[in-house]
Amino acid sequence: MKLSELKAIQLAELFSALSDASRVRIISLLLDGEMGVGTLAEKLNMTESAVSHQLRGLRQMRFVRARKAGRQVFYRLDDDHVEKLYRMGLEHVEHG
Amino acid sequence: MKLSELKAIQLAELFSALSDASRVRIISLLLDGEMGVGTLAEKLNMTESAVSHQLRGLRQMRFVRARKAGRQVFYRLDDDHVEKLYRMGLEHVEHG
DNA sequence: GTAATATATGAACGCTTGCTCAACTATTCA
DNA sequence: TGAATAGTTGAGCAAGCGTTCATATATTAC
Repeated sequence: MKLSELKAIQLAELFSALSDASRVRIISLLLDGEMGVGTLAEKLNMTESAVSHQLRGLRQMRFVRARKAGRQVFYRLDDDHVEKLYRMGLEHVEHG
Repeated sequence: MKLSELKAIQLAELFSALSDASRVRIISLLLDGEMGVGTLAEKLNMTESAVSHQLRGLRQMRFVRARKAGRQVFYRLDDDHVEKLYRMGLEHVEHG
């Protein structure tokens, strides 16, 4: 199947969003519902800065969405495609 | 959902295999059936060396499998999970 | 107002990645 | 055998990525 260069790039960008262990773990936590940056950082044993940087990328890809409440920012998954991709990948890893 | 560090890394590696436009295009061509390295290189407008390097990574991930015939090496997809991931990603890109 | 908290941002650094180029192996043909 | 073909491999390099660190912004508490 011929694939245009543009769509190849878009596909690659899509999968790139899931191509880092930190981002995968962020997404795995957000599967349970929204969570603040500090809590994510604590659970992942990462600095808030590192988490914030990753969330920025995920936000730009429309993978997550932010909700501001006071001085906290809660993030949640923005797209159920993400969850589908994640679960299919996990299935492959677990008994592929 | 808690995700072990190991599985996070494995998932990230899985998606990394699809996180480059050249590899995505290689896979898109192999969806139609097996193809030699030279033909792939020609269709993708890449050098055989570059294609071969990418195929090596895809081979190590068990995404593709090689069949040697004379001095040619034909590659094909090794796993239908790959095709599923690819199609789901494409769906997201095309009307997400 | 000031201090403290929660997050975002930019620069810098080290690591990874995908390519090119040259050299190499393996196979076919004469 | 020697030349040509198909592919692989390793080194090297430029570009990209993920982190840390320092600084900035926004909000709340006093």
